[in-house]
This record gives sequence, C-alpha cells and structure tokens, in this order.
Amino acid sequence: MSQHQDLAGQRASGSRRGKGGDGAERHEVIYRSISDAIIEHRLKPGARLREDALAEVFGISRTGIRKILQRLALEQLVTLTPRRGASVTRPTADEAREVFEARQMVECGLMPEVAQRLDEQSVNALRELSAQEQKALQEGDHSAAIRHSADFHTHIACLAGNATLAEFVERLCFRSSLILAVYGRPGHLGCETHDHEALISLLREGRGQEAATLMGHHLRAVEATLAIVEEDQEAPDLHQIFLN
Amino acid sequence: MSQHQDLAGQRASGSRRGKGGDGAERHEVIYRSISDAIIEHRLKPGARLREDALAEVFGISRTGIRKILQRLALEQLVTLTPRRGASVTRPTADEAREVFEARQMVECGLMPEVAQRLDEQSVNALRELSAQEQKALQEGDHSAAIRHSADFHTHIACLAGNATLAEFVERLCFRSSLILAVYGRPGHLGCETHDHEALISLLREGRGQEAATLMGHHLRAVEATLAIVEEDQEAPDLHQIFLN
DNA sequence: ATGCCGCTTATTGTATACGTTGTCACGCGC
DNA sequence: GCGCGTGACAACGTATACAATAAGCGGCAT
Repeated sequence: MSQHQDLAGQRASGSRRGKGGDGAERHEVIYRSISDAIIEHRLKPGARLREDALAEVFGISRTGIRKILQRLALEQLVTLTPRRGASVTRPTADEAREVFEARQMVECGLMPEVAQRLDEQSVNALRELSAQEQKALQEGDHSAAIRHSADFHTHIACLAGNATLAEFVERLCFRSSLILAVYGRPGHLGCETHDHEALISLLREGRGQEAATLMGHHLRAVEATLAIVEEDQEAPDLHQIFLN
Repeated sequence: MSQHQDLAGQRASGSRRGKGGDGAERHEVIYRSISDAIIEHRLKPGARLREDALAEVFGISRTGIRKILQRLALEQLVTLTPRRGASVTRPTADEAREVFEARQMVECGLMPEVAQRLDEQSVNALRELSAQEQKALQEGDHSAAIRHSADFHTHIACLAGNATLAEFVERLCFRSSLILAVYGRPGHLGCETHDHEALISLLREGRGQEAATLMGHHLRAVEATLAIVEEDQEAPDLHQIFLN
C-alpha cells in the first residue's frame, strides 16, 4: 500500500509537482477533456488550439500537450499544420461523405453479429444510453445529446466483440460529431432516438438483417439532414482565379 | 555512412534550406523506414526499439523518435509500455481474428464500388503490383513479397474512392503483416498471386459481387494458412504451473 | 548455501531553452 | 492612395538536460 494518498485528481495550479506522478493517467484525462470538448462542440471546428494556452490551462508543459495533440491529429479530430499549430478539424464535404459511407458499411455489417450476441444486460445498457440521449434532447442540451448519440453507436459496435472494428466505429462517430457541427442544421441534430429504440428492439429479437437495414436507413437519414454544400472556403476563389 | 541522403526529388517545396532540410519530411522518411522494417519482418514482433539507438541511427534526437514511435503505437505496429519502452507489437490470436474479420467486412464490401470505378490505368497498376509480388516470391524474397501483397490490397481499397476506408484497410494490412510474422507458417506466405490476378480480372469485367466473394475466400484462405495457436509466451508456463 | 535487501545502472518521461519560421504591422516608394 | 518590402513578434519544432523508475547485481545476514 502506498502511504501517500494519491489525491492527484484535483490540482489547482501549482505546477511544480514532480512527485506522486500518475502522469500517464493525467495525460489520459487531459486527452479526454479536449476530445470531449471537441465532440460536444464546445470547441468548434476551426478553433485554434495553441500549445502554450493548453499547457497553461492543464498545468503541464508543452511537451505533454504536443503528445496529446498529435494523438488527436491522428484521429483526425484536430488538424496539425506544419508551422501553424493545431486547430479543430473542419471536415470537408468529401470527408463527410466518406465517413457516412464507412459507417454505413461497418455499422450495418456489424448488426447481425450484434443481434446474435446481445444479452439482456447489454440491452439495458443500450436503453439507458438511449434514454439519456432523449433526456438531453428534451432539455435542449445539444452537447450532451450528441455525445450520447455517439456513445450509443459506439457501444452497439462494441457488442459485436471485435475491438478493432469497434474502435474504428468510435472514431467515425467522433468525426461524425464534427461533421454535424459544420454541416448540421439547427432543427435536426443527428440521430432520432426513435430509431435507436427500434434498433434495440430488432436486435433484441435477433433480427440482425432487419436491424442492418434499419441502421442503414437511420444513417442515411442523419446524412440527409446535413446541409452539405461546399461553402467556398478561404482559398478556392483565388485558386480559380490563378488557374484561369 | 550516408546519413543524409535526401531523396528530395519528390517534393518541390520552395524551401531552399541547406542545413536540416525539411524536418517534417525527414520525420516522414524515418517513420516509413521503421514502418517498412516492421512490415517486411526485418524487425520481428517483440523486438525492442530503444529510443537512444533509433535516435543515433537516424541522426535526430530522441524527441523526434518519440513522436514517430507514438504514431506507430497508435497504428498498433509497436507497443509502448509505460516505463519500459517500445517494442514491435506481437499480435494476439484474438487480434488476428479481429483483423481478418474486419478485412473481410471492409475489403469485400468495397469490391462492388471498385468494380464500378476501375479504369484501364488502374488495372495496369494492379497488374504491376501483382507481378512484383510474384517476382519477389519466385526470388524467395519474403520481405518484398509481403510488402507487395499488402500494397496490392491497400491499392485496391484506394480505388473505391473512400480515403477513410482505404486508410483503414491499409492499417489492417500492416497489422496482417505482423500477424503473418507471428502465426505464419514457412511454407505459405500470405496471398497467392493467382487469387490476386483472378480478382483483377473479375473487377475489370465489372463483376463486383463475384469479386467480393472471391476476396472473401481469398482472405479466409490466408487466414487458414495461419497457425493460430496460443503459443505459450514467456509467462504462461509458470502461470499454469502455479494454477495447477 | 540461500534468500533478501540495497545499490547501481540503464532507459524512459518531462521540462526548459534555443533556433527557425510564419504572420502582422509599419513605413517607404510609386 | 495603394502596394510592397522589411522588421519585429510570436508560435512551433528540435535538442538537450534533468529527474524518476524499474531492472539487474552484488553483498550480507541468517
């Protein structure tokens, strides 16, 4: 037993604390903090993420922030431009299409397996997630709703028992959240909980194929709510001028 | 020793820096070097990757190596254990199964789209890849054969026009290479080029569905050549002894 | 002789310092 | 008045130095 109690959770601002180091975990916490903020749209696409600022906020040096930023970059939640720093990724229309196409393929493909493996306990977990999402929606908490929706899809994918594919789906869901932030329309926000509950029912009854079909429609419906118009970004105008 | 042989012909970026070249690109090159070495089995699973050693070999400081190592870790080519450094990932049997299941789903799912989009130029590129693989096989160059085989699968995936899915497939292929290294049997090594060429023909004729079927069989065949037996690693012996 | 304990060493993790580069602003010339 | 060049500043990328930790080893006590 270690005598020094590790109450490392709460650190005010005194940065000079080398001891006690559950450093690795702190990095994980910070990673989650930033990741969550992005997924929940508290950090909007295009927002700049300065290393210094983050280092100060979280009380670690830029080195640690860098590591986290690079991880986020590899997951395509932030964009790292060579000498210009990091910013929250602003997905292109093409990316949006790709992400939903990928989700279509993988999530639908997973349904039969999930239907086969699903047990009562998992059903309850899914229902809980769905309920939370609906609750957040009713309360107008868009951030939480988006988060729970992503959690729902990710969790379903986990139930197929393939960690590799589940992780892929998770990342796709995160990116979807980003896409929603850019191309979403105020009225609709992503998944309708009704679909989610219908999906649970289908899976519970072992009707995997039908669940796959529903998931397909569901994803297509979400995609359809997007206003994917190539808003001319900063550069294109000038490029066209120069090329012609 | 040729430390800085910059094969800078590729990019015509305007920076004319004599010293240091373009740092970012050098990192990319180093990343590729290590990645290639792993994929081609010149670095075997379990091999330790000391930061100091790598830093010295590539003539950069440990900072840069770290970044690269972390990237490789995120792609699951190397395993990073908290205070023990990096080593080439040794995939578990479960991972192997997952990877092939994922490939089954994604690569097969991509076939119809590829069949639809394939043009003559791409066909030639694929044939080239296939030929290279066969040549390497005949020369007994296992490293090159594995590499080209992975390239073939990755390239096909690229042709579906979905960069996100293509990247996923690429990573799955890399991991497959690792799996081959651990569970492969000397006689067989991965893909039979015959399958590859049959696949090309099918795709060329636009028979996407049949191509998907063939791809499915092909992957299953590769998986079947593996000796996925939980070879007791270092610890298990003792554990079993203690438990019984 | 054997098992345990403390020391040494090797290796990673973290922070800081420095160099380079991109951006912005101001001033000059046209 | 407008455009361009130069200079200053700020942010990032890299290297190096330092600290902490785990493993290996030898000595000592029983």
